[in-house]
Amino acid sequence: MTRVLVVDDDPQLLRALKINLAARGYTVLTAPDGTRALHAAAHEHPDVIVLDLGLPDLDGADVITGLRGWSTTPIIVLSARTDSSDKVEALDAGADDYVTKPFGMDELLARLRAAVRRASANPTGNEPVVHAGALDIDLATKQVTRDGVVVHLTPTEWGILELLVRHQGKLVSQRQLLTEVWGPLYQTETHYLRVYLAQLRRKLEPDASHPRHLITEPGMGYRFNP
Amino acid sequence: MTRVLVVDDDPQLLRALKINLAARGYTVLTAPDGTRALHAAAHEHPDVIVLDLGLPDLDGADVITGLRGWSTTPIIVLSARTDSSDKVEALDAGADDYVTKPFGMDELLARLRAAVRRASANPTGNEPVVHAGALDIDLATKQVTRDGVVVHLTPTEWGILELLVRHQGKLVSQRQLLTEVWGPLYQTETHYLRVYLAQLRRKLEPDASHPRHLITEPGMGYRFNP
DNA sequence: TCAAACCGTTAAGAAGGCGTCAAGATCGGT
DNA sequence: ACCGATCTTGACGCCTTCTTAACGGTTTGA
Repeated sequence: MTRVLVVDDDPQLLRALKINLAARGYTVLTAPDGTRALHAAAHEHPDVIVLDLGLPDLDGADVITGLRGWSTTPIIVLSARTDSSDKVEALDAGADDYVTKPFGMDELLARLRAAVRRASANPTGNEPVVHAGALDIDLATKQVTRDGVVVHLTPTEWGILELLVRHQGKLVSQRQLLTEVWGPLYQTETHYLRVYLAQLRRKLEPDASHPRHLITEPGMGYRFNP
Repeated sequence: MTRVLVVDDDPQLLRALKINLAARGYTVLTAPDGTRALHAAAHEHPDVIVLDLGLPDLDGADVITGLRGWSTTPIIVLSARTDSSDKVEALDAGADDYVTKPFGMDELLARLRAAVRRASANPTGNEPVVHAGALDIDLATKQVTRDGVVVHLTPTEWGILELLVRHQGKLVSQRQLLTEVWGPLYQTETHYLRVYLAQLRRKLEPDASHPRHLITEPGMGYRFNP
């Protein structure tokens, strides 16, 4: 049974969605504002989230980034605003789709099916703990230990390490690192990478000047070797 | 570099998309109809496909199902029809997103980023490892091993090898190598090819002066023999 | 046979990328 | 408003990679 979290402050729309979704066999959870949406997402683990922008308490993009900090659940944004910059903002914050009101119920349902299909095609799997030499990297709790001692990482450092570890063994291009950690506007700031890779090596590598795990491929990108 | 396949029969729109995408650092491939779109997708392995409905030869939904038979590459559908049933049909056929014309370029770009982000977050993982004698060439990790030992390649060396291996057995013209690796302005610099093919042979071939895998076809181009 | 075009090989200079350190600038919490 | 943590920015030396040049071998066609 697919579980949908619907976030909207309009009780009427909420009710309409609830009826339609329930009729199609979805289990429906609801939240009237951003705070309770984040709370519900964390505790109920829905399969997909339908999120209305223009909530009373939080900015829409903040809700999305708040979710994306720890979850990859598909997010479909609803909004009355047809303005193109709103769409760009929401999508770049991590939304999967953007539907402008008024919308046809069957279109929303189709987009919902598409989102769920994608997500279930690539099962997220249990976030494993990756071992590499003296390092243990726990993707779920976002914690790194070295010889059993917890190593503190800044958000940016973690973002880089997580991306590399999630693609372990693979070459990750500089462009991809920059767009996924800093955003699509930072694609040319390759200098950031040099600074942060040096920091990561100092914290994680046995010998920072002869890295065994965080490997540079000159001109191409970086690679995490287990 | 993210590779986008744009499928549209309107040369004007095609040109506009090409310019905008190229300016954002995408590599743009194009196809004017459904048949050539399927062919291009099979041979060029784009990272994402932008598909206009209403093509001259095939029905849009058929193109989508044709692709979904063997590929999970994200598909973004463009269409002039706002009719809800068209959207449902396309999305249920396997499309990832549906944008109605006229559309804002930045919205399309944002949806493109969202699609690529999703796809790269869940690695498809069916990039094959090509074996050739003592060589193992891993297209996914961009790593080459010879007798089990990792061989380091420069970006240019890898670009040439990847192109040849992706067309293994087939002849790749000098012009194609130069345009894809160096860019369209270098089509006459055939000397580069000689220098780099020599380097590749020295690194990869058992006997560099009697190559078994990296074969020269004089006056035409090069060929990779497994 | 000779000349011209093409290819392979090597090496060296030029250009740009990389690692490193450290000093502002910014952000977040108290 | 302050303070500590974190993120940006700049400077500099080193090293990889790209480009270019020079030379010899091989094939092709007159």
